[in-house]
Amino acid sequence: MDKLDAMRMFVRVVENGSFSQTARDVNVSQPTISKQLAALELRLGTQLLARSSRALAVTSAGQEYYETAVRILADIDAAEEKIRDGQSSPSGLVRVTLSPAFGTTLSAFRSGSGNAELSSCEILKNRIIHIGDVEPQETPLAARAFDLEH
Amino acid sequence: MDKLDAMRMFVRVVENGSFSQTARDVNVSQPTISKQLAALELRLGTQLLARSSRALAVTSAGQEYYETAVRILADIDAAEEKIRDGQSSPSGLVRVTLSPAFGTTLSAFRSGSGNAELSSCEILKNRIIHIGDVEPQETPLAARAFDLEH
DNA sequence: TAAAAATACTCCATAGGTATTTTAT
DNA sequence: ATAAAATACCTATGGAGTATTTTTA
Repeated sequence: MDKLDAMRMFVRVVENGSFSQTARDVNVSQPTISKQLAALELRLGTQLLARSSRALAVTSAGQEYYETAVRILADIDAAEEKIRDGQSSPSGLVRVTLSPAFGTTLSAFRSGSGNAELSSCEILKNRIIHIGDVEPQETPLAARAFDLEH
Repeated sequence: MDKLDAMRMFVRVVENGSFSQTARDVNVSQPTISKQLAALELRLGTQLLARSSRALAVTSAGQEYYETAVRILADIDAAEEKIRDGQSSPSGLVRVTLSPAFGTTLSAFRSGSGNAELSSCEILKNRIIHIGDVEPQETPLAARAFDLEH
C-alpha cells in the first residue's frame, strides 16, 4: 500500500462522506477504497471511520488524522512541486484542501504577523484561496492558509 | 513504489553517503536502493544525487528535498504515533463538528449555560444515543456517538 | 583489484478488478 | 428496491532478491 495514496484516499472519503463517491472521483473501484482504508486503519491500529451501508461517520481519531493528513499532503505537494520546477516564491492563486465540515465560506483578514504580508484571504466554495499581496516566504502557502483558521 | 519509504531511503542515503551502507542498515539489497532512488528521481523529474562507483554527491535539488523530507517524515511520524497511542484523548470543551455531507441530525441539550457540562445528548435519524453527564470534551460528537455504541 | 552502483533476470506478494453478498433505507 | 460497503476470488504489475557487469579510486 502506498501510504501517501492511502492518506489522499482517506481525505477524499472524509470530504465526500462516501466510499463509492470517492471511487468514482478517483476512477478506481469501490472495493479498492474499502481495502485501502481498512489497511490504513490496520496499520494505524485505530478505527478512523464508522461505517454502515448507508452512512459514514468520522471517529475522533479519524478527525484528528484527517487534519494532519491534509496538512502533511499540502506540505509534501508544495515541496515536491517546488523541486519539480526548481522554483520558489509562490504567489497568486493557491489551491488548498478544505473539508466542508470546517465551513464552506471563510474570510480572514490579517495585518501581517511575522513577516508575512497577507492582506486578505478568502476561501470559497470551490476551495480556491485568493491571496492578495503576498510576499515571498519560506513556509509553504498551503500550510500558512490553514494557520488563518484560528 | 511507496513514496514515504522512498523518502526514508533517500534520507538515509544522504546521511550515509552510500547506497550499499544504507542497504545494510535497512536490511534490503543494494539494487533495491538503486531502483527506489532512480524511481524517486524519475517521479520528481530531478536528479537528487550525483553517483559514481566511488562517491555520492547531493545535488542542490537533492539538498533541498532532503531538508523537506526530514521535516515531513518527522511530522508524519509524530502524527501517526499520536494516533496509535490513542492520545486523541478528549478533554476540554464540547465542540460539535458535523459535516453536512453526513446528513445526520443532531440535537444537543445543555443543562447549564456557558461552559456547562453536557447533561444529555441525542443523535437522531438511525441512531439514538443518550449520554448522561459526560465529561467536558473536545471530540466531535458524531464520532463520539459511534464510539459509544460498542 | 576492491568496493560500489547499475543492469539483467526471476519470482512472488499484493494492489486492483469483477462478481457477489450483506445491510440499511 | 436501491444504493452502499464488505467479501471472495482472480489476475497482473512491480517490488525485492540473486547473479553479474561496469566503473573508478
